Amino acid sequence: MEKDNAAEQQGQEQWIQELLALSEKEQMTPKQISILQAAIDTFSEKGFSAAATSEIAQKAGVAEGTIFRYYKTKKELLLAIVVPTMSRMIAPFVMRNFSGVLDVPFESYEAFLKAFMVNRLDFARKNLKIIRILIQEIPFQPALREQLVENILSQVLERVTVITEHFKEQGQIMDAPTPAIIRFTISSVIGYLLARLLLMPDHDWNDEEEIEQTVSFIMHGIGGVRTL
Amino acid sequence: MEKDNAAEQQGQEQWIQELLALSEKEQMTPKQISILQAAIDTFSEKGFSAAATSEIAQKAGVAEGTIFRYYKTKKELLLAIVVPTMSRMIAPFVMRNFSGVLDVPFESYEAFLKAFMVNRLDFARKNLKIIRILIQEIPFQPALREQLVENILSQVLERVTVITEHFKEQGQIMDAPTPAIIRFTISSVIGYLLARLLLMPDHDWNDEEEIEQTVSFIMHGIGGVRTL
Amino acid sequence: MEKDNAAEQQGQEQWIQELLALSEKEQMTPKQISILQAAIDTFSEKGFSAAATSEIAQKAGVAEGTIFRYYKTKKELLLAIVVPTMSRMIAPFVMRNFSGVLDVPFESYEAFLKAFMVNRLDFARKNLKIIRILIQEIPFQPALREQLVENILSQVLERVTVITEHFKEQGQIMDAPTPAIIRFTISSVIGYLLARLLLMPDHDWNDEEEIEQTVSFIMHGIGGVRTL
Amino acid sequence: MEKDNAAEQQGQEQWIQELLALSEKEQMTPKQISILQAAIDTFSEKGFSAAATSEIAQKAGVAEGTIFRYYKTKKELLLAIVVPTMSRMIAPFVMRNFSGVLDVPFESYEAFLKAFMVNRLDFARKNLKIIRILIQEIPFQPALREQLVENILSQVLERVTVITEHFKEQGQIMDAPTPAIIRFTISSVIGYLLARLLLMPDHDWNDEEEIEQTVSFIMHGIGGVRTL
DNA sequence: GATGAATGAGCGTTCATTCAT
DNA sequence: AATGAATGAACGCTCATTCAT
Repeated sequence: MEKDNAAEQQGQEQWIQELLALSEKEQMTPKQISILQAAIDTFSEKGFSAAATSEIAQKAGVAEGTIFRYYKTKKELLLAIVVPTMSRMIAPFVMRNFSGVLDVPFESYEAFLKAFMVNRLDFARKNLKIIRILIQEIPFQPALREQLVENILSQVLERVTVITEHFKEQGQIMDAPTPAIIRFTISSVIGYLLARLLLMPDHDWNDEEEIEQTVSFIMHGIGGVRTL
Repeated sequence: MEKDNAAEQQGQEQWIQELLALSEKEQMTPKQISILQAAIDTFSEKGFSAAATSEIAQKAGVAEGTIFRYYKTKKELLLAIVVPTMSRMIAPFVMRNFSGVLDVPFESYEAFLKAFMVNRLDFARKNLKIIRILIQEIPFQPALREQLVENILSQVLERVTVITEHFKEQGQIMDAPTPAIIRFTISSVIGYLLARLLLMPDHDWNDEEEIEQTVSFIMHGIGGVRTL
Repeated sequence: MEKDNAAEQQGQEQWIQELLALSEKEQMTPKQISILQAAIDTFSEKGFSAAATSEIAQKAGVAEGTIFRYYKTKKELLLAIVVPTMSRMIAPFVMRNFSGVLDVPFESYEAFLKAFMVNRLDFARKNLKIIRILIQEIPFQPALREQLVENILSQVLERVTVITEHFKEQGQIMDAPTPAIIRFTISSVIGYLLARLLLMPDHDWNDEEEIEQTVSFIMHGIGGVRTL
Repeated sequence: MEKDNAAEQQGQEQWIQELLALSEKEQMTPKQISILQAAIDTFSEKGFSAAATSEIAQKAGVAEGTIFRYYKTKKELLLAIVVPTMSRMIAPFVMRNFSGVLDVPFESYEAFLKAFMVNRLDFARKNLKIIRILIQEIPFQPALREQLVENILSQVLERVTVITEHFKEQGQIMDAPTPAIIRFTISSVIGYLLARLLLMPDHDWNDEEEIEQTVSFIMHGIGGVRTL
């Protein structure tokens, strides 16, 4: 038990820990940071198209021209906000496991799922506005779509496939088509995150319980108790 | 068997059948219809903010001013497109069962789920562009949010709660909190629809199989086979 | 005498008469005409780059947006002013002489030169501002340069070469290289026009006399009287 | 012969020698020189209005602010380039003949003209870009116009009048109005320079021959050989 | 002296909306 | 009813100039 927890904890550390990207932020001037912050606020409130650079400048407390010193165009400002976050969204999937041996540091799929949900909920909570912008703009920004499809999704899929098949071999996951399993799992996870953070953010959530419930649903469904 | 199918069919008919809204369309002039069609195309391609009324007019083959004869503002045009579709999205939930007795016309939750998914997939396919617009604009249009929360979600929730609890009582659904069950179910359903129609529309889908698979996951999860 | 004058007159009519381009102007709305007029004034006063579309709009008495209904960009407005004038500048050279026989309707090179100078002085006087704009912008507008070199200069050169060699054969012009003769002639003609209209427009000119003097210089130079 | 050449040479030395303006250049820092050079390039490429000081700074390899240490405004930078060149353009006319006696060091007008053209061709070749800028900006810079009219043209005219009348008295130039003679001569000279350097710089020119031809045209015109 | 970040007025251009026809 | 010319506010963006370092 102790050991398991420790292993899980460690796995979580290695695996799920986010890129802190502190180096980046440190290179930024205070002005640049406030521009980004103002842009995040404005884009997420009004949408990219309807957000005026003049409003961003005003919120950031800089002259309008200053924005364009840092970002050549409004679109470049959008990408500067959204692309790094896209990378950080999938950070847990790209972290290399340097310790070798086993690439999947969790004993059970349930433990993995739970840790993943907890971690991504935390991440999403902290990056809510940017995620909102991302969701809004992906359909209209080919650059983003490309980035998403080519760099993000492919990596995630590859990784998740490995994990899923690992647990399938162990018999923890049933023998159904991996893509369907993945889609179903991700739907459930994202469904929870969206309901939790975007649809009903003001509801009184008990995250621990809900996550456990969701993981349980994913594993065993909502069907009536099976009698032996 | 025959009987079952017939019942299901009938249930579907009664329950799931869409509002045809013919009355509305009949009152429209051809010009108005082509304006709406052009607006749907343009809004879904570029987003509401970035769509120019002049482009809509051009696509519709009318003068720029004509649009504003029918819809006082661009926003009104948006609502004219999106609000009726919102109603039709939940049509299956608001149809009253006039035949009395039983409000839930399906014998099993699985059958209900499957029928529901088939039906909504069809609906979503036919209204893809409008749904895209809807998803995009809900965050920015308070009028839409209100409509959604007050008229749509509440009705759906109420209805789905009744259904869910009906099957819970029957023992077809386990005794977990109804909201969690609903959220999980809807996540899985919508997750499939989104993947199917928006994320990977070009993938070669076998809808019947996938839907059955998804329903099975919802009911029994993805866990390994439990040995007795 | 009578005959000569008549011939000259006729030649002038056929040859030198300008394109009136009335049809074009008639198709223009009063607003478009005032935009063009205001643009001509502003471009010639401040130069193309330094001219603000807002000033043009104000001078024309229209809203700024109106300019862009007629001309998609500021540069298009420039070309709309300058390209037709370029064509009209060389109109005398492209008019075909359908009467056949002789392609050069003047008996003497001196008469031709004089008629040409009178005619082009009149044209330049009437189109002074546009010519100013043209001279200013040719170095910076590749579109103009191309038009000039490919459509204008080549036609003019070809024609002038024919004329020059015609009079050379007649012994009216000495046997020097045609390009040098042409360059020298054109320099003298344009030199007069520039001095007359741009450099010293306020000087009290006797055009008839000056033109005759200039033609005489071109033909016989400024050298002292040769004693036999 | 010897004497003649010597005299001519000396005359040329005295008369035509340019202001070297070394004193000015020596006072300049390397930075200032590179700013001027970059400004000349940029102004002549894009025109004064369309040239950005930031581009000049970049080409010069200095910070944007540095330009404004040396020249308070962009216009001042323009004048710093163009005004000294204006002076040097007319240097041949303002050199005082300190030796007294004869103010015109050439025996023949033709020799004078030829020497003048050779010399100014050389000057124009070396200062082509600046001359381009000068021609472009004179219409829009009242300061330049004034300078040109009051300091330059008047001096040149005065001097050229003296020279012309000197040769008129000698019978080398015919008895026509001096202004007309001057205008005609200058037109022909400048016409050659423009054709040579701006209109057809890539043509294969034999300068010596062309200049002699031009001088001959100026003196004797292009008329057919007069038989006695 | 030299820098370059910061400014903000002004630019060319777009577009939802109006209204005379 | 339908048009489309006209509007003008607002947009994204540029750039000459300033000034703290």
